[in-house]
Amino acid sequence: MDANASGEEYENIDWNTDDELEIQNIAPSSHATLASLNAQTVVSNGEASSSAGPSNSNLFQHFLGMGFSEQLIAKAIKENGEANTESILESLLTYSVLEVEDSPDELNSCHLNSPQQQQQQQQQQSCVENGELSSDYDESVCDDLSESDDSSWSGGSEVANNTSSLPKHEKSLLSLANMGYSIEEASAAMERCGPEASIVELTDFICAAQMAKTEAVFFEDEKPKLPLRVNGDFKKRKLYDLEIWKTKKRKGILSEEDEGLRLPNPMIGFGVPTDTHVITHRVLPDAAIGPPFFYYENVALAPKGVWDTISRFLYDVEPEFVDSKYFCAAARKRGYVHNLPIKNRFPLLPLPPRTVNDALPLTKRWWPEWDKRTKLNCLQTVIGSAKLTDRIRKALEKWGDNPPVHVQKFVLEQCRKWNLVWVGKNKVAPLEPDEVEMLLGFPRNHTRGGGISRTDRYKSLGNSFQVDTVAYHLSVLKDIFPNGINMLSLFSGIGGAEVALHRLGIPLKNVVSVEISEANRDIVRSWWEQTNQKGNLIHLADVQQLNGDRLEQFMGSFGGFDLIVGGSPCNNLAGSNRVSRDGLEGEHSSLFYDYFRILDIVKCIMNNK
DNA sequence: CACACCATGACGGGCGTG
DNA sequence: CACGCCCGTCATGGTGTG
Repeated sequence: MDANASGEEYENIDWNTDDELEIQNIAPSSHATLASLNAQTVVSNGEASSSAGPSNSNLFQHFLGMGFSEQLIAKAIKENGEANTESILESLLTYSVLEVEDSPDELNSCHLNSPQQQQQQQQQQSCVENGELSSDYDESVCDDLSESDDSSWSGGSEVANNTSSLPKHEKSLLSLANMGYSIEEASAAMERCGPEASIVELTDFICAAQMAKTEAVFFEDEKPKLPLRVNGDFKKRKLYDLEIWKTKKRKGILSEEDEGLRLPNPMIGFGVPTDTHVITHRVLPDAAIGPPFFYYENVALAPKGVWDTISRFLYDVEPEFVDSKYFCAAARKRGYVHNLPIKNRFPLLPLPPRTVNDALPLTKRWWPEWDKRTKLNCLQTVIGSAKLTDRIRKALEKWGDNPPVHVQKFVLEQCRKWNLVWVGKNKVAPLEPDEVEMLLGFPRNHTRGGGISRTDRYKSLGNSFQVDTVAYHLSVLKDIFPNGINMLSLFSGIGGAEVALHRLGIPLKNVVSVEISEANRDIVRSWWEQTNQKGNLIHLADVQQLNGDRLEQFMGSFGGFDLIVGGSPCNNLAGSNRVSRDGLEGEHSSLFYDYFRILDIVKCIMNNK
């Protein structure tokens, strides 16, 4: 019914309407609703105490009298404006349901130790250490969690009525589901704890499992973020989920189908320039529809469940998994979550060479017939050692032109593992930094000089985008923004997105770039100057310091962001990490949540103006 | 000598595929 | 089930600098 709004390929992109806000409030279709509310708090926090009070005190008193808390009322008024009393009430009711569902008493002990709160504590701590009082967002989240206003709201009596006829274990299942746990989690817990386990035991088990897996932060409140507006709807929804789950369980298709997204094979996403079978149509969830456009990237082969979480947070947009081996001579399997149109994409020209032979012609002469590689493996942050290439040379020299199979196998194994190429008779070598630059689509010497060490060059390059791949996805912006764009670039690294847009011929008007590494910032600044950019480049070091106030300042000065790009750290996701592949909650990779946080704030600000 | 910076090499396992 | 892949981390030693 609202397929026009969501599905029709942005044919009439008109995101700057003022009534977006109402639509967003009336038809929340995902967890984004709660998240938006949290972010909303940030935006309004500064004003709520100063401006929201006196001017509309009647309205305030009205809702106070109904038993809602000041905080919620401020939030609701800010979001709906003062005029529309009905939608304010709607929002207040929604908030109340959210909070009731959020913090059932039995779970309190779990909540205290949840990874989410630990993370928040860490964040707050780091804010304090930095001497920056930029933690208003974190505080607001904590407030929302701890300060449940449920004394003013009583709901949930329907459950008893609706479920009284169910068998005991299903009742428990439903209780857990109503607390916000997934049916799958609840079921697993019941299997482990036995049929007689109490709800408290079950929730403890789930919490323990969650912490052990250190997966899915925000787990406790992510399920309540699913469609719900009043208590009854939520219960019905869970009853419905239960039925679906029972059906699946009967059919025995639960374990495979319900867990995780499947990687496409071949990994070409919605299509690549050289493939004729290009998908040009998809339906985005309502909550994902901009502005702004967003583009998020990370490694495709992350631990199980990571992409489900990422996708859920990014408004339920399904990731587009693409291997850059279809764009250049090296593999690079990545997932991209974005709300860009996918029709009429075009590649950067000339198309880069797509075999090692073409990309590195000098290696052709030395490439043995028994090395069948035509593509390189993923370019990583470290390279093979001299000692290894020496061992390989010595191993080969003993055998002349036709080494025995076991030697071939050893050499090939090492070549694949370290991305070695043939540079002389019996000589293999790791790629030079400028070769990596070329393969990734950067200008030659992009990372060279300016004080960066060779080791750090490899590291910066290994952490970067493949420019042609990203440019192909971003190419649709050229027609939409003929006069250029304002971009927020998070975790910019060496500026893959900036380079991609520049090579597409899309003018960069204002770029706010957040990057922790000084060396990388220097690289981007040099590139910016060398390419005679006409726009403004604003550099920040720390995403955690980028709060609602700063964002409002930026957006106020040049009118909002058209695009938010970011590839958050993959350290704790990548397969090469033997030490701390901790998943999305890892020390570095949890910065994904900052991408989401910032995107959501910008989204709120854009939709309120 | 203390210190910062840089290069080097040893270190498996989860997960997807055929 | 065997195989192949993977935006990495850490300790250590060398080198340069004051």
